[in-house]
Amino acid sequence: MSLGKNQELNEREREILKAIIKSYIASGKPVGSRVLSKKRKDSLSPATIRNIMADLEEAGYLVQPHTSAGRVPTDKGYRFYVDNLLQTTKLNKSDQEFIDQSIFQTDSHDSVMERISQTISQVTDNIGFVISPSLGNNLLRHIEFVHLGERMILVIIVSKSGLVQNRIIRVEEHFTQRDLDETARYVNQNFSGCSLRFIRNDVLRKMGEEKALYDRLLKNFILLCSRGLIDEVSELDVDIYLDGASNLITKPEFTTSMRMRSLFKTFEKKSKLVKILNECLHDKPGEGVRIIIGSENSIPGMRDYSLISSPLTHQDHNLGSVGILGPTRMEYARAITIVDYITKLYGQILNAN
DNA sequence: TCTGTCTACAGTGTCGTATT
DNA sequence: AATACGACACTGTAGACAGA
Repeated sequence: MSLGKNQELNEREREILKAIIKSYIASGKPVGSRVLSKKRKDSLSPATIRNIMADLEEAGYLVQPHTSAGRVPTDKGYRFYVDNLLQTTKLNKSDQEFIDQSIFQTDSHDSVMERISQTISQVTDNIGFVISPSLGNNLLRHIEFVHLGERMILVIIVSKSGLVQNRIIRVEEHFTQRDLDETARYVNQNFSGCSLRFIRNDVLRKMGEEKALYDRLLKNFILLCSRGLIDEVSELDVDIYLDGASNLITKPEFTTSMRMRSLFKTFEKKSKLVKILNECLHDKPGEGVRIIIGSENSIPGMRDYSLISSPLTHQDHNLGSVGILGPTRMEYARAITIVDYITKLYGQILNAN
């Protein structure tokens, strides 16, 4: 056998491993030597293939669920496949059309994020997620308030990264458009480049320090903040958009209720999920698509899953992450292409604004 | 002689069906 | 519902053969 200390695989071993992984990804069933032999053009006998499979198993790339079963890839096998054997493909036309159609029909920031996670889950049949810094943490370039009528105000926030976000808030107090314009002007002059959360906290602190400096404009801003602009009770620094958890129910490897229970328990608390994703991802701008396979994940409840993610950036600002969460048996080439395409699409949407 | 590959065969686990 | 049974798929191993 060729598997020496450096664990390098020869051409034939690589071919067999690739064929096994492709077949397993397609069928979800352990792959036997006879099936593989029939599929091959060079007509290697099943016995020869079995010898190679035994070598690959010994080296940790494959595993046998039971004595008389075929082989299934291990996480190490998937990692080798992703790093060395995967051929990057172009996004197929129907996927591209579906994604374009789904994402470009929206305008507000929230709906784009929601639509991205929905689109990913629909097109890949896995869980799609988007993590973005919460509104309260965005660095402010410009803020505007528009009086919409009976106690409703439209808030337009332009963040430093160029992102435009609109949010309608309801207020108990009466504000005239003039009040709102003055407040916006005050905030823009004094707090440009700061996060909404910082501004709110800073203003509160100043108000507490010296009541004499209590300013009507500051009071207005605090009132506006408390009406839904910043989620005060949230422990989270990010907003998370997630869609498609139910897709996993149909996957054969998740038919055992224990695995499903473990997954949904993880999803129960969004804050826990964000912590997990943050720990797993550590996305950095310019890093490109990142893949974490099964046991490479440090969280025990996530070791049956793979994560494919990419940082969302605009003008060197990190705006969060987008990605796919699914079983380790995943169409990696397609998933990577889709995440990459959506990341670029997101950049186009920001540039268009 | 050594290595790689082949055929043949016995052993094992799974799955569907019949029986109790 | 539990058990028994046969068909099937898959494995590992022994021994034969060909080529370097």
